[in-house]
Amino acid sequence: METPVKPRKPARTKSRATGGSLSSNGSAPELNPFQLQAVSFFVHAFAVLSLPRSIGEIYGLLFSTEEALSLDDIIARLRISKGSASEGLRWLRSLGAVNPVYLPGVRKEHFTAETSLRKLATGYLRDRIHPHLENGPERLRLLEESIQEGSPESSFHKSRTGQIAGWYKFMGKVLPVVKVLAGKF
Amino acid sequence: METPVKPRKPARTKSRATGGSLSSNGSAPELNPFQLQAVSFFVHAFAVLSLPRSIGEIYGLLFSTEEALSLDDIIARLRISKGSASEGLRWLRSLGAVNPVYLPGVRKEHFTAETSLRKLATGYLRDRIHPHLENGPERLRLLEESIQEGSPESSFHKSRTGQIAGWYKFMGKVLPVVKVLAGKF
DNA sequence: TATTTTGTTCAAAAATTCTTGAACATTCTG
DNA sequence: CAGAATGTTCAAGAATTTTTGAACAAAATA
Repeated sequence: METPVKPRKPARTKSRATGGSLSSNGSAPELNPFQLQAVSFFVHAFAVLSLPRSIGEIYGLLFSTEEALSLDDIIARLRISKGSASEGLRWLRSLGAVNPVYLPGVRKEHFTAETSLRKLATGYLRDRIHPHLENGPERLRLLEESIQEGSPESSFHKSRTGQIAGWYKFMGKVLPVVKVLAGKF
Repeated sequence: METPVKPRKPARTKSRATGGSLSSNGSAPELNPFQLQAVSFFVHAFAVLSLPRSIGEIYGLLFSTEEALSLDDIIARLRISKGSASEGLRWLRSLGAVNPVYLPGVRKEHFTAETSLRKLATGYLRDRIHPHLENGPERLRLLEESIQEGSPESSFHKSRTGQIAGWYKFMGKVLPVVKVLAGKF
């Protein structure tokens, strides 16, 4: 429920070939200050939506990097596991928050961040909000069917289901407005 | 991240005075079908916002009950612990999602659900969104300060911070619109 | 004031979610 | 085709969040 965003436990790899030094050594590229700040920014921002840290890290890294990055680039720079990187990238891709980039002669898939607010908002609404709203009519029906016709509370129950119907109408009105406004930024 | 909403493990109390029977026995009031359906509805709805099940249960119960209920009523009907009920109620109260009801000659505090979309939306935005937006200028400053003036990426970095500044502007535009629309439902 | 009632807090336990890493599948390359 | 490179999946472990329940505090009552 709460989202305080603690610092990630440093270096969770089981064992590291070279001692314990975290300093740059060719195989472990450092993030520049802007990238560090951006990763921190998006970890916070995504936490508002209760999304896992790894997703914020990945998006933050891509957002702050001009070149497209591969899965292995992301793993190396953020020091997260292959599994996390793959899952996180899959999530961001399905939302449309990252774009695959074609690089001639390069096998690995590379990605850049999608920064269009319209696309991000649309993707988030499509993947995470609309599926719930689509159940609306069904859920409303279940609620209506559970009212005991003729019971003393039935009138109260009807007013409550009417309330919920209104909320769904509100969502139907407000989401398009959000999308239109998002297109202007 | 995901919100599949599993059924609560039935009867988590350590031991029950009477055998194991869950049937109505005076001390354990049953929920009527509408209440059951409403609780299930709000557990789902709150899960979209990654809020704990207990909060959805409490709000759902109050929403579907005409009379005001006390902490003990809630505990007895939902079979949740005192701690959960107290915490959940505190959270809902701070949001403005439940209203204390004055009952002459009754000591226990009683509550009903607030159902005005305007009040619910305002409370949620105030408690959970605005605090993050207020950090915006500070976070933006940190990001700008991390740009290495004169470096080859500095122009890219500036365009990215500009992007984020635009997102904040969008939020500043869209939230008031949401509030106004919420007032119409 | 002592007792009872009501509600809060918080440490420990339970439940859930996230991350890791290794096995597996798939696609390319020689 | 064999081997290498790339990416996915998922069981187990780690971390985090939620719930419980008992101790505590505050307020009302006798």
